Amino acid sequence: MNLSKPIARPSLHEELVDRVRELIIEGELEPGTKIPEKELCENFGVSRTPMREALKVLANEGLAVLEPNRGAWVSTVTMDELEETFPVLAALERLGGELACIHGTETEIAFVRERHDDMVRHYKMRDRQPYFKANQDIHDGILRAAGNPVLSQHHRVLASRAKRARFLANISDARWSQAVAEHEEIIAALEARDGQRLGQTLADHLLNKFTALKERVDG
Amino acid sequence: MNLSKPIARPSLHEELVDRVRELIIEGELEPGTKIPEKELCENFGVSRTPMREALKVLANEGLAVLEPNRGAWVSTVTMDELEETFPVLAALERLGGELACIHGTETEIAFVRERHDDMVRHYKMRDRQPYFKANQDIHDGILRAAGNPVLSQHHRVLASRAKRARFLANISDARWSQAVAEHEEIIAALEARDGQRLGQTLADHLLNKFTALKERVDG
DNA sequence: ATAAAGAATTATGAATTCATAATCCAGTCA
DNA sequence: TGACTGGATTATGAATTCATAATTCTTTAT
Repeated sequence: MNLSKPIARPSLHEELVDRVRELIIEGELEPGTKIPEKELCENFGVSRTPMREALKVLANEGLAVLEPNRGAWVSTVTMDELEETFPVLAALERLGGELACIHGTETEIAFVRERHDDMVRHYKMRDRQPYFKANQDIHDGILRAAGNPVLSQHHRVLASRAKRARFLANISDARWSQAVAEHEEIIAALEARDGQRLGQTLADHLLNKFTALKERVDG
Repeated sequence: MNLSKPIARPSLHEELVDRVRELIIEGELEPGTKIPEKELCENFGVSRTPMREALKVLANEGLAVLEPNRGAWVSTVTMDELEETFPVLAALERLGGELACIHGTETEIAFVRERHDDMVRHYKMRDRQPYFKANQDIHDGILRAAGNPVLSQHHRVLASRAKRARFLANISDARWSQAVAEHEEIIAALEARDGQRLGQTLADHLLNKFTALKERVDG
């Protein structure tokens, strides 16, 4: 009997880490606000112990900040922090692109192509929400195709920090069309399995996104 | 009165995260062995609550593995994992090199130069321990000069995982001299503030190190 | 009315307790 | 002998309790 794995019953704190992380990333817990420990415990029906364990983990990921004797706060997303985060994200995406061209299976690449086509359709319809979803699926898909869990994990942590900046969704028409054009090059490079070009394009894509963002905020 | 910060008394779990992390990185808690929770609590004179919080954080960093109802174990360092880790580390070092050439102060660069000269001296004396220390100071120094805390943090987590592979210190004479030669190019590129070259050299340096390691293990 | 001081309340950090799962060990039977 | 069973022991996950720090609310004095 080789029942691959025992029944996976994740411990409470693991479940809570995922749930509360989601609350923070999705903005239901707003940056800079206090994390209502007691309230969350009641909502989730758990005691303080596992919830506090989860908060320590989230603090370690940079999503929460713990102030001694004053509790946990949702960390703020400052421009300075984004200025630090984007180059690192870009470096990871570049590597992801290079590896995806080497290790990606045809199925994985086909999936990215599908989502790319979906994304273009949403762009033409100017459906922002589905567009952003497809966009994220593409980037996640490339990372998955890279087949490097360590890379994916670090990318996930950084992306979650960036994603919380709500104004990232505030995209200009010009930038939007440029982004779609960049995505055409991304999918072309991926299907050609041109790792250098894909990596370069992905990194540029992210940094362009950030530049456009800064212009919108500063100007 | 602007007393920059209140007296920083880190909470127990933060202190424990650092202490236990050090035990794991330094190999006092060996990969694959059980983490003796009770014993550690007694040694540090704390109750299980903050210790368990610390273990959750370390598990999130990948240094420990939590098995439901069976406790915490020091994670193993497999060749497969290193195969995943090194490319990511290389990507981060490349970025660090590029940024150090842009943002590094003269003082920061001078510090790296000092440690480089120290390292070469230790190499000539074949003093392994001080050599490795100087080597690490150089890489940390470049990262610091890059002036990007997000980058440093992710680099630190990955480097700690790699550092635990004790056999990394098992270096051949040929590889050792090659590594020193690579370091000459690293310091030259840094002082010339040639970011592209420094980034490339740092990435190659790390990947060469890993290749040499694999040859020693496989062959 | 406002500010300061001090008491009451609440929230936090950490220790302790408790229920349960895992492990160990002796005893039984093939 | 060696594998299985069932109870004793131990370790783990989570809830609860407790001491203390922070905050809020009153009271008092100016």
